[in-house]
Amino acid sequence: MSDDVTGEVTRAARPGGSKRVLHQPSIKDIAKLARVSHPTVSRALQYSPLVNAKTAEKIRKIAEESGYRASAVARGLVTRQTRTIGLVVTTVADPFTSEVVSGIEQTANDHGYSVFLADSNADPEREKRVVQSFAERRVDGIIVTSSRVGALYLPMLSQMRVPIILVNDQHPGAFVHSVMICNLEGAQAVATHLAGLGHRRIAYLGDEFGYQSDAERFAGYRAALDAARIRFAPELVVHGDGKPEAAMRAMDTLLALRNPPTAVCCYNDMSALGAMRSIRLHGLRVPEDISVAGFDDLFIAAYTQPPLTTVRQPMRRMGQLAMEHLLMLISGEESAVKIKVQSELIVRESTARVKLPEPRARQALKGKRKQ
Amino acid sequence: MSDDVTGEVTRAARPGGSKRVLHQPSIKDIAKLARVSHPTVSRALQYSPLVNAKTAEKIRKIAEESGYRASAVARGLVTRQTRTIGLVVTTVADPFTSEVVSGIEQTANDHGYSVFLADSNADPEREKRVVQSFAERRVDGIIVTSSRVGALYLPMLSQMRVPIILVNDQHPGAFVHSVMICNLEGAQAVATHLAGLGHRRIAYLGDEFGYQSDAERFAGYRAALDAARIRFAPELVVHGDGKPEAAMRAMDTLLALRNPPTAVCCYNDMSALGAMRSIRLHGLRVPEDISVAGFDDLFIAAYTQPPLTTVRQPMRRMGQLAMEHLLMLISGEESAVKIKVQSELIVRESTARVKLPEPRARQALKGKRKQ
DNA sequence: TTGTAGGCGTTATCAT
DNA sequence: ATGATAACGCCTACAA
Repeated sequence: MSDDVTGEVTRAARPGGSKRVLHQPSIKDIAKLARVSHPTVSRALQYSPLVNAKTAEKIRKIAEESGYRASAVARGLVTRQTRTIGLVVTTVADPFTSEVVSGIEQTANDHGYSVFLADSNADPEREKRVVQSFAERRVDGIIVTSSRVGALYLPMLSQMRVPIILVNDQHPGAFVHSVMICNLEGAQAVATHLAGLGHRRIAYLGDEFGYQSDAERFAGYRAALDAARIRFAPELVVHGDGKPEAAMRAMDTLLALRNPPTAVCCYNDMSALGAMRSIRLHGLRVPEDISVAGFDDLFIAAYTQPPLTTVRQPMRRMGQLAMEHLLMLISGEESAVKIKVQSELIVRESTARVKLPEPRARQALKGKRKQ
Repeated sequence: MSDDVTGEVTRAARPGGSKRVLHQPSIKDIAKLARVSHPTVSRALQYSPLVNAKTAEKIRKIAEESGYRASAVARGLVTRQTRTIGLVVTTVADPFTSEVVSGIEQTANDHGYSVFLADSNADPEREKRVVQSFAERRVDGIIVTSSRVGALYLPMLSQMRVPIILVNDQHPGAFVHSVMICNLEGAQAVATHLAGLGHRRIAYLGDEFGYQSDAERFAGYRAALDAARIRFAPELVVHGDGKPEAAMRAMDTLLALRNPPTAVCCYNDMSALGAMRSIRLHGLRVPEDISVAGFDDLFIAAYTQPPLTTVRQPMRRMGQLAMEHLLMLISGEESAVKIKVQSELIVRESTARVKLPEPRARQALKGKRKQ
């Protein structure tokens, strides 16, 4: 035990007092106690109408009293259905992911399913291993959230004989079932909001390059710019990695520009956190000097200073949808392949009307104004 | 499908092209292909020395090629070990919990264990249900994090024949194995830090009343006050519920005091978030007017404005410890019951030297000063 | 309405 | 070094 840890010397008394671990009663034990055959017990416990009401009652009472719990593993062996699903995430320790996971778990539970959680840690090797372990565990279905290595092991996934759903997939393949947010529309909404506030120099602080959702959000940003007749300025596009640290550096770059932006659309709320920090460290204020917008509407977005304007993703609901959809596929129903859910612009206080340009700058602009 | 959701009409092509779901090869299929008996296949796949190196090699190749994956459910049935553990959390969608979960999952995975995640949503009924489902699934062990309903179903837990570990338990029973943070020392450290900054009116913004960790942190706060010879003022103790909303209201109460505090020790970072928001809404500044400290050192603590002074809990490490400990119990080793892990004070910018009292107030104080 | 027999896919225990 | 056989605990025929 290392030195950051202390173990008390106290020993645990075995609950129940006995050292011997008695093993769980089996269906046969119950049958013996109830003086019936074990199939009868099985039927009684499943409320089959084929069993006499009184004996059924008696059996259930005995089962209850002896703390009998039918073994899901034995049942799974014979029914070839485990009523479990495998859930692969890049990391649970991420506010977005954990909301989705929560929605999935809740729904699964409501339908009698248990979920195996596997954290791939964005490591392809690990991701492969966990998917294999899911295969061995004979899960009835698999959900993968915001996988970045999807392309790598998608063939492997499809080799498995179970339905698979991707949530916010980053490498959409044609045949894959998925639940996604309307990235384009969401990003377009924020950018339009910013343009409506009079901003003309609007930056896009993206995710690592090459991912689907980043591409779509960027497209939304471009679309909004076009609609507002704002000329696209390539130097206003920078990339982070979806986390605050990298976003800070990206924002630093923007602020070092000769003509820095007056507003920034961030790939997500985490990036916005980093952007705001960078801005403050440069002695500027949000939103007075620069407006900042995020994406996701994480729980904390309402508690940043200033509270963050962002695009809400119904994360928990997306998890729920993914699970419900998976349940359908498991029960053999065909259904839509791509489920898209609506996003919603949430305006808080991190975005504001653009400051009037400095007198000199205004002069300079005058000549160029088109309308 | 409700109207926030769109389903594309595109249909998924079955991966592999075939509609029929072929079922997975069993060990007997492999045996047939390799012209050996199935036990031999079993041995070969487990690298048993009892099997001829060449045949073993051949068997493994065949298994590999046919995509054979041994069924963990069948194995579990005969070995009476599922190599799964059950993990109960009140909600995964909480930055503290999800870090712990991540640590647990990682460690479990490294040891060939899979984890069933169950979100009780702080609902005792639900919590009961998931624990029962764990029993049916024949998990080898159970970990429960920061349960608030522990007392309710602890008897039920101990009825199960598997080892159980509690992480940051709120109702410590004598016999329970647990991993906990040094709450008292941590809280004492922040409060001492605040006193060292010259604060005399230090408030404690706690969790809901009646929980173990809250009580311990409060005790730490008291101890620090005593050590600094600050008289305890009951009106400076308020309660939230560990979340920002309630903390805001609690902070409102403190600010309404005739003589409000100059510093606040919050039960956790989430509460600190709410406290800071309340303070800003009152037109005051952190830390110039009031110092605020949290507890946990969530990821976001470094990105609040100002960055939050707090007490770090090694959350992921705690998860790891819990899992390692559980593994020991599973393998029959006796070991320490209570594992305590050290916390660490992280000083950032939300705490500062106390403002000098107003001249008049200073006057008034003068007479009372003891030393 | 109930009981008997068989099998799900493994591992374990014997023989050989 | 390998194979036959019997569990593990349940469910599903089918028979009674």
